[in-house]
Amino acid sequence: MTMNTGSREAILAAARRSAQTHGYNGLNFRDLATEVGIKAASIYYYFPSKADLGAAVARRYWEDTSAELEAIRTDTPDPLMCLLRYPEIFRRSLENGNRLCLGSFMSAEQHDLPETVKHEVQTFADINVAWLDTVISAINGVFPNSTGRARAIFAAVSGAQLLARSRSDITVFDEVIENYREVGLLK
Amino acid sequence: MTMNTGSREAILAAARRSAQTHGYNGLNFRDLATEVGIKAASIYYYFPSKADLGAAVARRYWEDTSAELEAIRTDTPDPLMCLLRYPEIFRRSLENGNRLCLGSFMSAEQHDLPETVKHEVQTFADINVAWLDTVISAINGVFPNSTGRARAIFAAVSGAQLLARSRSDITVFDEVIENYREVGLLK
DNA sequence: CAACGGTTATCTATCAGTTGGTAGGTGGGT
DNA sequence: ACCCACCTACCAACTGATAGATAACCGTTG
Repeated sequence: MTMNTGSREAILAAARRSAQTHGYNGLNFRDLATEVGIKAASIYYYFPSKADLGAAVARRYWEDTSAELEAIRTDTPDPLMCLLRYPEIFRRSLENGNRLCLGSFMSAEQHDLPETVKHEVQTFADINVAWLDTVISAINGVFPNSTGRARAIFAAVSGAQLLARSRSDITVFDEVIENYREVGLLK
Repeated sequence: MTMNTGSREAILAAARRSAQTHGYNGLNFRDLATEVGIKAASIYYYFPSKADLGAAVARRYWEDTSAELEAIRTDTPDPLMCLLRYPEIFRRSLENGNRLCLGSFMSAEQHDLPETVKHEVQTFADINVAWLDTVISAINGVFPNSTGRARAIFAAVSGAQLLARSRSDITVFDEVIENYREVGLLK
């Protein structure tokens, strides 16, 4: 009942990469297995169904993101600097094979997502908004409807990534983020 | 060689609705045919392949959007009011069955899109950015890198729609857009 | 020490359902 | 008689999923 964590982790990592490129719908067991270097049926030893794999990938995704966000807060005492570093997380996906945020891709697919997967995707958005809410409240002091502002920042940065990816041009991302900053959205 | 425009238009309309809900990947001939009230094979009478159908849908989509944008400019002389009305277009998709902008969905799927479809998706983004560029230049006078600002607005509004759709809550869209306005992104 | 038995991790083989796509027929309007 | 619009019937490829074999490992036992 221990399970080889090496294989399990390798499957999770490859599935994440694939889902960030092709979505949940485009994720398939044969290509995934080939990528990992095993056979398709072996995946079922670790994940009883595609829905379970998808949910595990999405859960791990927001857990990793949450850790990255905490790391920013730890490394960067100034909350304004934290906020300005927020787009880094989305930029990294573009750097790493022009990939989309898993949360964005699965949000688009939400109508065809198993309930368990949808729930993890929701949580991804929630932890982003909560972090942003905390940070902008630290910058400006607690103010009315800071959550609305946090959602606006999250939506805007997600959109920037989507546009930059469609152009396969990371400078578009930087340019859009810079415009957000100039306009005062990131403060 | 005339072709029944009724059927062709019905296929295009149903395919658009399906693609805005399930994406290009989730679009399939059998469900599409059922929706239209014909048989799957009949679609091939109008569109020789899925790629051709997808390209036709995407093309029609940006043509329709372009017409809507022109209508705003015609109905609304004040360019600032035009800009404030821009989100209406994205809001409409949410009102209409919580659907996503076809450009956004296909942008996400871009890695699995036939070249012809990708090209039309690109054009959709281009006409949006061009319209926004014209409008904000009319508001503020021609200014440096207005295209960058136009891209920022397009990205932000797209992101707002994606987030609101994932929540199935149109008030999230309105709230985010209002934040963009307050912050001065929509000016 | 060597043989044994069970657990772990993986495989081969196969299935049923779905998909895009094709061949060729049919019926109604002109 | 023709041809437009649509049909039935089918195929090959791909999908998620299952059943059952197998090989490596590992502590226990004769």
